[in-house]
Amino acid sequence: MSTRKPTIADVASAAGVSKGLVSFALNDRPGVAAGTRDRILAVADDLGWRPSVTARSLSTRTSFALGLVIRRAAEVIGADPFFPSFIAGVESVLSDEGRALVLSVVPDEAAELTAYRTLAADNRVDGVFLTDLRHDDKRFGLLEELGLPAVALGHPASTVRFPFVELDDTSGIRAAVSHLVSLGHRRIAHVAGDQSMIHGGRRRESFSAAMSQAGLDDSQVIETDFSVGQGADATRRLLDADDPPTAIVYANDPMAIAGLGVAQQRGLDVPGDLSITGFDGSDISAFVFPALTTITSDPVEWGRVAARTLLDQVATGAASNVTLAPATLLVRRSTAPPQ
Amino acid sequence: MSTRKPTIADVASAAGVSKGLVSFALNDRPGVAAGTRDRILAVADDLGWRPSVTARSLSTRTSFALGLVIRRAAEVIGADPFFPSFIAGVESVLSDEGRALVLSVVPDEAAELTAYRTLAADNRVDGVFLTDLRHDDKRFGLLEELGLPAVALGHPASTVRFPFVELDDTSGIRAAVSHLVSLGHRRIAHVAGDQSMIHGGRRRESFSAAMSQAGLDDSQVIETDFSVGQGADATRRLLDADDPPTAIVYANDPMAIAGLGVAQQRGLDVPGDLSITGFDGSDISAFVFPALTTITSDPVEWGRVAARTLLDQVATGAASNVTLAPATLLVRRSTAPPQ
DNA sequence: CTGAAAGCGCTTACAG
DNA sequence: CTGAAAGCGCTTACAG
Repeated sequence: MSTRKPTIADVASAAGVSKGLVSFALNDRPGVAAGTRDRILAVADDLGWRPSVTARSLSTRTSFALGLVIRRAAEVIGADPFFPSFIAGVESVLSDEGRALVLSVVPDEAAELTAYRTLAADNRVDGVFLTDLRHDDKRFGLLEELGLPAVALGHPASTVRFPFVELDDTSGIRAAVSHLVSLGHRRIAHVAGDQSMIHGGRRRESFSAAMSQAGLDDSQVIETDFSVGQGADATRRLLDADDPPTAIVYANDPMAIAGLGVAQQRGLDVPGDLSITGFDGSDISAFVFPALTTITSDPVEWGRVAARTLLDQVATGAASNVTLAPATLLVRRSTAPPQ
Repeated sequence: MSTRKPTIADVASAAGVSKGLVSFALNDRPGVAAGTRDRILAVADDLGWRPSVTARSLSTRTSFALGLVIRRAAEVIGADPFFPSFIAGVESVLSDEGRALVLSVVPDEAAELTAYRTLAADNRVDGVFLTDLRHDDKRFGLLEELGLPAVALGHPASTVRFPFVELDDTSGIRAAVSHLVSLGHRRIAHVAGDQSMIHGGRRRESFSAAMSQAGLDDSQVIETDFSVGQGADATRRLLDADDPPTAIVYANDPMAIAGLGVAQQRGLDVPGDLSITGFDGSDISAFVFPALTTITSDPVEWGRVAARTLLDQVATGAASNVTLAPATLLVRRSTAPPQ
């Protein structure tokens, strides 16, 4: 029993066949008698042989890994509960498939584009996840140029040749607005996210649409970059206005929590003086006081589905788009009739 | 101008030398005349040649990648702001070195150990980061067995053959306790983290030591798993006691925020009726109301230093331990004299 | 159905 | 200082 790892040659000679045949058996290719295949596989198992992914990579130009490039300033990244959960979902399918996840965190667009180029040039990954879609998203063009498969998270702005996994967050915003309207609110504001991002823009549009539909003024909207700091600032500006809102719909939970802090600091009672809704259903949102009414999605499931879709895309060159269960309103304690 | 990527053979023939010499020039090995080396490198540059990392991996048994295995339940992972920031720091040095980061997220110890075995067996990484050190940590033994280099984050419980990058969080806890004592608090409780983890245990010990030193009772301690939910529960139990504390030192920010919520829900004024301190200095902690007095560390810097240390360890088989700047107390609004 | 051989793109003794 | 060749561990036409 030698100490070095067995190779395909060891398996071949132990099974009394050629290396080529072992390879065919391993990869389930036709042309191997069923009995022979079983014998080869049994021998491989006996020897504890695992085909070298490096060697397979070199001959097949496949890396057996998927990539995720996250573009986010280092200072902001910790506040966003989406990625860790999403990654946990991705991993749960990759580990079963013997695939690895290569992660890259970059501060700006230039570094982001470079990251994709490097991943492709070094053949580090067979495909990538595209998150935080933007309206004018240079990644689609680059990826086509590089010939790198991808799956988009969310509905791309223009028609692209990549499959996507989307989640309808529109109905959640709509539900939040009608919940507030039914409570009696009329002056409802929106602290919107980054408008260069698809989901930031769409949440804002959903807000406006729902407000107009209710016959209400939809002009109290402040744009932010989704960060806690800007969420707090926006809240201050809204509350400083001549005609401050009685309710604010935030584009994410961290900003809603920051808004809650600003309101409380001013001595406002939430929800008595101000109702607040978040977006994400993050863990912490259930534990602040008052517990946050929010719109919940399922990032873990999103990760799972995106991973399966990307794997399909890589393997077959095609995959169907998936629409996940819509984000739904979770009513807790931060919303109530205006006083 | 061919469309396929140039290989070492292309560079060799264009430069009029052998492939071997190109390789020597690339890797800065002795035995190449300076002029020759420059010429080769110039030609390589002209052709836009990037050596194939896959091919290099196969012949050198090096993957040019580092691994991070995070063991955390999918439901809990989003609440922890440490990892995203840490990873951002790691990336900032890896990208300069042409290294990639392979990430694995696993739910329990069995999956964790399997993850390391797979990473090693598949030669996916040249070394790994060890986070969340535990008192009886099976990873050290496994990694030695696998011959996989590693760097530990924090001070290992026993003497191990791996370098570590540690951060003194003891002095931060001590500072928090003396801050509270100097404000006049006597009944101070601690909502501790997971005691099977080194840092969870050490924060608790630091708390006890600081309390004893002040001549105070250090018995009001409740252990948790670091999760928001358990942080909230612990707070309820503490406040339900016959002799409830006037101040609580939490082992992390998310639990402190949850504790703040519980206190407020009971109509307690923070900091009037109850002072609260967190640990981490997360973004959101500055925006809750009242802004959280907390103990700040620098996870991004931790990531940078850990990456450099691991790279050294991989390259030379040795690296010195590093002690980072200690976590320091950041006094904000959640602490005040007891009423 | 099976085998022998070339090839993936590097690195590394070994000669000279 | 430089070159030719073998080798890393697989896959894949090509013959038979």
